[in-house]
Amino acid sequence: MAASSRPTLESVARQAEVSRQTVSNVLNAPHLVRPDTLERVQAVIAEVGYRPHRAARTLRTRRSNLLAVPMQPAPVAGADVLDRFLHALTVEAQARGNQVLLFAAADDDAEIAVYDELINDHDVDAFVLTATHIDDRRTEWLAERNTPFVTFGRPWGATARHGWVDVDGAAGCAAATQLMIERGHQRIAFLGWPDGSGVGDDRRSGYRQACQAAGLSVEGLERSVVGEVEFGRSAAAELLDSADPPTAIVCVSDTLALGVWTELTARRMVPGQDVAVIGFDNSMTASVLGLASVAQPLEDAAVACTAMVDAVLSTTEPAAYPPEPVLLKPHLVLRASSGDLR
Amino acid sequence: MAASSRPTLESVARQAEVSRQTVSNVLNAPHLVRPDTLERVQAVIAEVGYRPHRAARTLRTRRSNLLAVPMQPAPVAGADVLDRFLHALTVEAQARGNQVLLFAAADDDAEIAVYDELINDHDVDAFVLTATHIDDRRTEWLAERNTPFVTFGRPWGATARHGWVDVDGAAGCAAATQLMIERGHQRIAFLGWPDGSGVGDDRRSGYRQACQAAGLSVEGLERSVVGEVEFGRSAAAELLDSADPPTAIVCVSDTLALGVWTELTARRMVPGQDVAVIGFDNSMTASVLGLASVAQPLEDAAVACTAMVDAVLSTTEPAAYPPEPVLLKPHLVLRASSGDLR
DNA sequence: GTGAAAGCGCTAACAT
DNA sequence: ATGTTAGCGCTTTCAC
Repeated sequence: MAASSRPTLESVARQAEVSRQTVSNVLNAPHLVRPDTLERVQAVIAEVGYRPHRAARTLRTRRSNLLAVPMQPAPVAGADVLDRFLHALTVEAQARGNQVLLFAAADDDAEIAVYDELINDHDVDAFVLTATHIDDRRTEWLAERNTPFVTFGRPWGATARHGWVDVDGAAGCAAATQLMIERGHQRIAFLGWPDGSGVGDDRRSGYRQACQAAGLSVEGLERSVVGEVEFGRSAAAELLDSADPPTAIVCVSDTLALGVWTELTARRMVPGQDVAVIGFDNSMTASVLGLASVAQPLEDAAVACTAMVDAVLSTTEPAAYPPEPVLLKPHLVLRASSGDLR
Repeated sequence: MAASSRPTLESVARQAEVSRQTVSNVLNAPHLVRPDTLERVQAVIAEVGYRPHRAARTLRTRRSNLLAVPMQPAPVAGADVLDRFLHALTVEAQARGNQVLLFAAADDDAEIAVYDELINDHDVDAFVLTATHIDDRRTEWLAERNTPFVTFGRPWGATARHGWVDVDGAAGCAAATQLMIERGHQRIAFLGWPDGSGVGDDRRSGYRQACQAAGLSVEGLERSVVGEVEFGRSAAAELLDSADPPTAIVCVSDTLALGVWTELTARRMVPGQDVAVIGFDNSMTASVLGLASVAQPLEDAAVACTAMVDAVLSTTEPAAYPPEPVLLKPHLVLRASSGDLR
């Protein structure tokens, strides 16, 4: 029998024959407690399975152990990447005693409108933003108000007023290009996004660097299209029909690589045999099609983000802000389309 | 000047010249308040931008307005579907004044271990579970403890002790098969999962029903494989090499349909022209490849789930429990592979 | 190092 | 219909 009601701090205090305050200290400032008292109280805590009540703690301390994360407005390109990141972030946050609180917003302005509510009503400790872009008003807003936050994605085109974690797209595309060069390719094309997207420009720069380092010309080998498969496909057709067609095509995204793949297949050409193709993001589509791709270390990114958030939250010195950014190296996932598996 | 500190209920009460309790009633039980008082208090609330503090309210009421949702342990088949559902759920919950609290767990047992913490420490109001399966211990656990929850997915093989929302996979596959029949196909194959997965069995039954209703034999036209592309591909090869090959193939998933697609392409056959193919889930892969698919109404499912949660939470009569399940009809997304676009 | 008192912002119970 | 009182469970003073 016995209506099993939740143990409170007070019940622990009574049973351990100390004051409530001592129990609180055992939890939050154990160094203040004499070893034997500490042990006795901890024993009781373990015995009764006591855990502090979050709302009570939040009410008092104004800290919720909640990380607010925006759920992106759906099928953006790379939604799939963000979801894997979100999963890793949930795992990591939980490992550090935090939880992820999701919120939705149609665009940046709508998102900002939710911030105030999250901060004041929910006492969220920090935000983790994804999909940063040029002129991101969200980071401005948060930085101005000294709200702790970290972005997964660089502050494109702005000086960093906040901590960030990102994946080195230039290095990824350089490695992909480099691999093609090592395999003997001389004419390597790049299928990218139009100038002005931070992510796209960054990735293209890696391709250019690798070509330049190897003394290869990129003349006539770059195409920029918006990120839809059909456009990737027609750009691939154009490249393949040119006077001196490429033998390898590095793509800014798996979506565009899929366009190339589709065009090759339609021409009865085999990706990886006739023309090598490599995409970016290691999406599920890439893995099922045997499309080589640049993979982002999303678990590492999540670890870095949660660690950085904790660092920001525990820092009192303004001199330590913003924290040192983290730029992670992606790795190549070779598959049939890169030409390694025959 | 003016340290803009958050308005409290008390400050509203003072300014409106009523007691705190009246302000509380304006918020939570407006019918108890005289119209003119109501209006006056509401005016003050709007003026100062007052919003109740969640932690304080939670501490008092033991309700958090939080919906706990497990983040599935990553790349399961249909991860993509669950993510779209999660997005819709976040939007819907928010529209009803709730938030989604994410948590991670490696498997069912680990998940159950987190429940207690979520319930007792966080006072989550309810759970929304996804990826239900046969012998789901999670639903057992929650039902036994009378924890409010709803599943997106039927209680496969068990009597429903809880509310659920699901998509009618049988109807989806029946519609897909029906479409093939209407287009004149006589030999329609089904690529499914091995017996024993609730979802797979359900979808196959729709295929069988449609064939039977049209007087078509399914003899030698069914294959079951685990959900990987390569297996789908070899099963497709087997079907195509048989004495009397199918002219249309309905698949239990986009992944398997992709296997068929790959095999057809390798044989220089055109999906939708030489052999019709239709998948299930309307994944991003399907949309980019022009693969016809059965689409789940995920927004509707999210709406139904949040509505059902609210219903469960506001119900006091045990007679009304469990609530009436919701079974949604999927719809066909026709693309090149279904043979409609030539 | 430990204890006592006060109070975070809100709502339930009761009184009027 | 409105006000008064008490207290949710915790941590922050401040004594000792």
